[in-house]
Amino acid sequence: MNDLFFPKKVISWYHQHKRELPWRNTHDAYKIWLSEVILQQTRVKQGLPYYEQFISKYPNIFDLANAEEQDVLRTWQGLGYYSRARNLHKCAKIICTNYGGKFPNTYKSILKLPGIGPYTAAAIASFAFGEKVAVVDGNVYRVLSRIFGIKDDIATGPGQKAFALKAQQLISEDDPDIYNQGIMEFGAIHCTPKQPGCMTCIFHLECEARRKGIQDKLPVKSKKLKVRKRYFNYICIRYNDKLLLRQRKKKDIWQGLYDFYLVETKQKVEIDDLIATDGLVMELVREKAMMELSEEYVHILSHQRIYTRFLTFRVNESEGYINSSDLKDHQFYDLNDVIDLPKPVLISRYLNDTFF
DNA sequence: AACGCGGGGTC
DNA sequence: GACCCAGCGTT
Repeated sequence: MNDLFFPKKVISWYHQHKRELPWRNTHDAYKIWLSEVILQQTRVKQGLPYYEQFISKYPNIFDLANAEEQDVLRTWQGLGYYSRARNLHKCAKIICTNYGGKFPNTYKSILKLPGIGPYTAAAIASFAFGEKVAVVDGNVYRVLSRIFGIKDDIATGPGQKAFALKAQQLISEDDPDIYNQGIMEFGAIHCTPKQPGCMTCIFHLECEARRKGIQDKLPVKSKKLKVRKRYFNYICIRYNDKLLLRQRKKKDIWQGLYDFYLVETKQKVEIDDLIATDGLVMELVREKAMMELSEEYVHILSHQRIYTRFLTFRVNESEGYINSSDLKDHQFYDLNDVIDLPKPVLISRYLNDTFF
């Protein structure tokens, strides 16, 4: 593949095949930034409604900065990787406080902001400010590795560096932004992971991977993630129309989101074992609080598989529980208010099945 | 360099 | 089940 023709062909393809997306055809750094953070490790189809919601609730960066983090997390609910939402909010505050609400306008300065790494900084710098800096995302790895037959391992630092170098070498002199959009769109729509459209591909003749028939071997990615199994026993305490919840603060999944009192065990346990293991459960049973046991919910994350039971107890008073040491950071919330709290999808599923 | 971090979709 | 998605921050 001749490096000179590559960006021209990409741009030409892009003009013919691009999707109309709400964050395109704008140079508004706020909208571009928001869309890029939402789309980190997220497909366009999944991110699109969230983008609309955010723009509608927070039309500009000051609205976002002035919002409560909890509301930002609630708007983000269901999108996953919640540190993105926390950093989004943090970043908005920094830009409003330190930059007067105006986005910094160079790759180097953008890269310093929280939640913005090499990919997002390059995307914002090129799309919003026309800087000639190449984006390297999953699409770019795939497209470049196949067309140019690059076999460096994208899971390693040196491998990523090699791709970044090649991408920067290829970027269009005149239209770096359109080229960046184009190569990603090409990867997303045409040069897909499974069953790429080689028969109708504009690089049919040049593509190294197609010539050798190794499309499904590229890009090379060595690491395989291991899935951890976890066993959650949620204790849902109900007092009239109130439920007892707490905000997750530890360094674990779902930081900042709300869930119930949790007893995590090494393996599946029977109720009797749970009573013996946990003081609060023992207490609740001893007080003959009414108990309901849910079916098992299996919640699948990319890196965890969580087997979950919910035990609901109806109690006759609240003071004793709020003051108990086990429930220090827990609080009763009216069912109507529970809706407004940011919650993991697992918790939302259970609530919808049981109370709503 | 290796790991942790969600949820949805595809094959 | 395995893999991927407009990756980033921490250790």
